[in-house]
Amino acid sequence: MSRYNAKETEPKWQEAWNTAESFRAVPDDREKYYVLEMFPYPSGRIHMGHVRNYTMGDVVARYKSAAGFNVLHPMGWDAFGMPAENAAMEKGVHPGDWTYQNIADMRAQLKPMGLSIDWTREFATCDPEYYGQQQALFIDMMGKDLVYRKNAVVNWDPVDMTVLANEQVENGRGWRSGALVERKELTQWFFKISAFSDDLLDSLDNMDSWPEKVRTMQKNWIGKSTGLQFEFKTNGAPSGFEGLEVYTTRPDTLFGAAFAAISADHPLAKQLEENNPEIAAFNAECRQLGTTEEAMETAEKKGFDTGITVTHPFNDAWELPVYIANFVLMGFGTGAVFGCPAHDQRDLDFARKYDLVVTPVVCPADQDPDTFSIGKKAFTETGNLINSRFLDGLSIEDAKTEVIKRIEGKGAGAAKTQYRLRDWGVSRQRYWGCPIPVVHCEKCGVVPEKKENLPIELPKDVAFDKPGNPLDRHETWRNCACPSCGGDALRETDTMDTFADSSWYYARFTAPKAETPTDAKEVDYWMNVDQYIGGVEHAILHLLYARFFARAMHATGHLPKRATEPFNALFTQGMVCHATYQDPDGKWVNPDDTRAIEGGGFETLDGRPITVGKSIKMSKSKKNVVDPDDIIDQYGADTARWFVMSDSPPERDVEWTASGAEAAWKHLQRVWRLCVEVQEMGEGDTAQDAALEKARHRAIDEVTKGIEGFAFNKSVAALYQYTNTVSKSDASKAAKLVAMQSMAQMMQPMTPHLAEEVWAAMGGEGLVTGAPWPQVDESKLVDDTVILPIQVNGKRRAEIEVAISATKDQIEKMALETPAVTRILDGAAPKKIIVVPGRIVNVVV
RNA sequence: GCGAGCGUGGCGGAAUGGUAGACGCGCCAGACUUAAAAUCUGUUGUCCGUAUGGGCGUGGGGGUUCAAGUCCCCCCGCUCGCACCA
Repeated sequence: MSRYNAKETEPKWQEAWNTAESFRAVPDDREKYYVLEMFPYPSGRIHMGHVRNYTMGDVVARYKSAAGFNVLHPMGWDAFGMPAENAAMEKGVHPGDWTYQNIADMRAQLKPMGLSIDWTREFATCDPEYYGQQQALFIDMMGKDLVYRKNAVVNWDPVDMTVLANEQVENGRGWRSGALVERKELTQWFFKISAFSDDLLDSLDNMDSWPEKVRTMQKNWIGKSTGLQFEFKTNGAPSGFEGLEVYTTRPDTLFGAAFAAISADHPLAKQLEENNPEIAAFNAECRQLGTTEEAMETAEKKGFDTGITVTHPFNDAWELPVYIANFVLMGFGTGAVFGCPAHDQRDLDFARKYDLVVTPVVCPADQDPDTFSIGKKAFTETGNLINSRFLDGLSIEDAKTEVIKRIEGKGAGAAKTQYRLRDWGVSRQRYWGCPIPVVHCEKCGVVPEKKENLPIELPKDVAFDKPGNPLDRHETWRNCACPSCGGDALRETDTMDTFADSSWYYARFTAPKAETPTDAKEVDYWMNVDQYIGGVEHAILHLLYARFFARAMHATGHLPKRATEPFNALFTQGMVCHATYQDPDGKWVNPDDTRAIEGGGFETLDGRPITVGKSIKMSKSKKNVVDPDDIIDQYGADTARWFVMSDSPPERDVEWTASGAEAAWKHLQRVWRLCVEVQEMGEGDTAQDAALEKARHRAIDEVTKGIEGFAFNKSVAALYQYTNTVSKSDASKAAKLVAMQSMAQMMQPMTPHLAEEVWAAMGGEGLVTGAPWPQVDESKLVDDTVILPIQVNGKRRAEIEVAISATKDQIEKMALETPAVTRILDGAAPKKIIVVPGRIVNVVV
């Protein structure tokens, strides 16, 4: 009997799909379905994470296509970024050559996977045709005030020599380089993401098909808070600081105020340090702090009494001391607060240290206002106001309203909504990115390029022998004509953050060759992305930026209103993990350089024992990497695809094991053997046909539900079971042919090559790719009889087989006649009998 | 500290409040074989029992219910995200 030979079979069917243009997406009158996996960075090699990600998308795409949808399933490359420049510096290759070579390499690794991708739509973000349109978008966004330029303190990464967005700083370090980020003042380009703060926040509530986790993370990131901003009158402050603006979300606690505090970066603090070395030293200490997690956890609340005081807004005789405090951040609110120790833990810690008065102003319902006092824990829950003059007795909410009303009445301040979300700084002082399409003219100022001059292409002839941005040094590129007056001008040399590139590629896929960023007709047909799939690591950065861009593209007329939320459903898949291996010297060992020892365990190829560590995400540094190329070469793409869909639920991490891959391969072989057996069998007996037909419908039902519910592991389990059933069935050849045709159809999304081979062998017409999804006959899912478990007091004691049509009374009678039940009852009457038809019987004694 | 999620055999994991452990891996036994591989068949939560059978079992403790892995309360542990956000 011939073995299934994936190596020969897989390219054959890929060629057939190619010839048939099976995956070419063209608008027609069918309902469309747009499946997108987060496109890869062209590092040069695909890894198992890609295999899992793209297989999931492919299963959905192939299934939806079979289910009758017009499917769009494109692929491209997120191709700008630092690694290309690093390669240029290290190896002397041009970033463009390096990138396009990597793309070619990765495409060559991806294609053997047999993904149902419309490759005619492929593009890389570093193609001038793409980034030229991005420049057009930028110019349109300038026209709508969604881009602006300002002098700002920015996060400067001294290793990558570029600016980073807030989102790209993790624990005070650059997200790529890991270098400690410095603060630097530069003139920068910003996208006005804050213009949509509320919309970005509010619409999260309606995005039911996004993981709760991601929505929560975005909510926290946007960080909306409502409160009161008002001005204290100062006493003894330098001129120009007669007032001190503070922001609070708890205006109700104003009568519990014990002090005011400002950030070390507050203008007043900076002013004071000019003439006071002590303050200067304290401020310097504060600025150093707060970069790492541990530092913040352990950092003591510290303050410096400036000697200045502020007057309480509701009592001219009440003065509060003004401290510079290390826990007040310049980046939030006004960089100044009033401290209410009784109802804020930080303020309480601070007050205890500096021996400030702690007056409770909110009293819980179960406490006596006269004796209620605060110990080591601030009281942050609800209650009613005390010790607060005109607020006494009010609820927190009513007190807030009242304070805001009175402050507004005095003209001292107003209710205000604050966001944690900042505008997106997009200037990068790098070469390998999309050039910002503006020109600096002495006469006309900052002028956008004319659209007919787009794309502003990156110059090819650049050198990376010196640090910094080569565009700055490229005289002929820099010097240009002003688009407005035609005079001598200089080109902007900043390029855009590469996150901009990935913020609209999903829209570009709908018309990748259009002369404008999008084509109205195409974008109207294909948008939105119905199912987006990618890693949860993009929960904030990429997904928030993409949501912003969609809104900006709507504002500039490039996307319909409905596409402002571009991803209807988001699925975040787990990582691919592998056990880690260490040799006796503690060095990491690649799984390929080990072999299994009889009786368990592993050793190195030269016989030294291996310590097996826990399973973690595949990474080069831990050497626990399995190369998809090797797996495809050894077992074929279907095995790799089948394995990553088995066992683990898609949202969870999956552990790659050699035995698991082996098992996947064995199963595919078994399906093929079964197929050959059916081919070679005689006509057979039709007595068992009905049973097989039932099993077939049950399998269709389960596999379909598994795919629809993103539980591919359950679909796989159902297919295992179905294979067993078909294999053991004594049905006729005709019935088995039908059974195996359905097998091919159901396996097609996961293992398309084998499915084609089985389909062809079983006499299927044309390609199974594109064949309609098998339909479930609901009537075949129910049996004539059903096995009912009989419980006594909730414990299973027996089971009976009853007709599906049996009445409750009949079932009750049968249950009571069961030997196990009569034995336990011992002549007594049951207290109660619960019959759940088709499910269970419970006898209560 | 805040938020989210998770905790089920040796392992990955199933289970609309209704027979816990589907399916796979592994282990064990058997068939085929000179032998091995491959393949096929069967067993496999745990304890008592030759067995019919019974006890105990979903991190721990309470509760709701005829019935709880599932719902509610408290606790423990792990993972992820955010974090001095006023």
